[in-house]
Amino acid sequence: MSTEEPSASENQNHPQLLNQWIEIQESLKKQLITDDRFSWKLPPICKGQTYEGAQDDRHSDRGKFLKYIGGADLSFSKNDPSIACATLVVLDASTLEVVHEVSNTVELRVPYVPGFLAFREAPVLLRLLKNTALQLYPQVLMVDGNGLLHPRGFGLACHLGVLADLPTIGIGKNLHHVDGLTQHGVRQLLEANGDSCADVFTLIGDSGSTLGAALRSTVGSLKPIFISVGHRISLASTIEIVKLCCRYRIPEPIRQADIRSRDCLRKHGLS
DNA sequence: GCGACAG
DNA sequence: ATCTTGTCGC
Repeated sequence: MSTEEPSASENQNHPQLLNQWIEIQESLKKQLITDDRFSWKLPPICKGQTYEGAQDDRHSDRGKFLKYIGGADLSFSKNDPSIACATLVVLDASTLEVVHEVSNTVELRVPYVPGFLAFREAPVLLRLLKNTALQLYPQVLMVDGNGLLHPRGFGLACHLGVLADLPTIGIGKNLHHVDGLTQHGVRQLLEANGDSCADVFTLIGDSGSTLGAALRSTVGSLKPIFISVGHRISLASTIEIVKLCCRYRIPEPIRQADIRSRDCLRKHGLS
């Protein structure tokens, strides 16, 4: 992470660098935790009801219930793919209202390479976390990218979670084909169970390992989102939290970060 | 060789 | 990620 930043053209012809990146991923992966490792509790099963708890916590350790859910996303200039605005939002878990926002315009010198998104996006997101007051610091962070659902089981959500030592959840709008999983395969799996099917399906790769879940986040949406464990959280908790946040197909923390990072680009005359 | 490839 | 208009519907 502290090494020189290559240009896109350098990178494409330097498999050497990809090997270094792979080594970093495999090294960081040793610190990965894939079960619940946090002090707060998920809100009671809510079927349109509100819940008590996690009231004013300014003078406590907010140890009771989950209250602050973070979301992170980047939007890019249409002209210059290296110019972006990164946004971190924090939502109140019970109201889904944004209680905190930080945005930064940045120039990214690392290109997007499938399977290595973290090397492009993680540094700026870490900076945003660092600029967030502890009183509003997210207890769990949703990231626009995958976690375990990744060629080496260490996507952006894992990468960010380990570096920030924070529970993270990976949210993919499209499936990254991994371990035999294909969009068509998932579509057929969803269709196979017809209308009365569950809205969430565990994704198990050819190797037999559980990589994440496909979730129809809204009743009307045929297209699922793909969620996976990032760090310090189980898949069951991941699914529960994502469901709490789904007013629309895209979970509210990610959606708000997306909207606001776009606004940030406009404000700065980019876009 | 060909297709696939998170954001 | 971004390029793009209208359009159908609540």
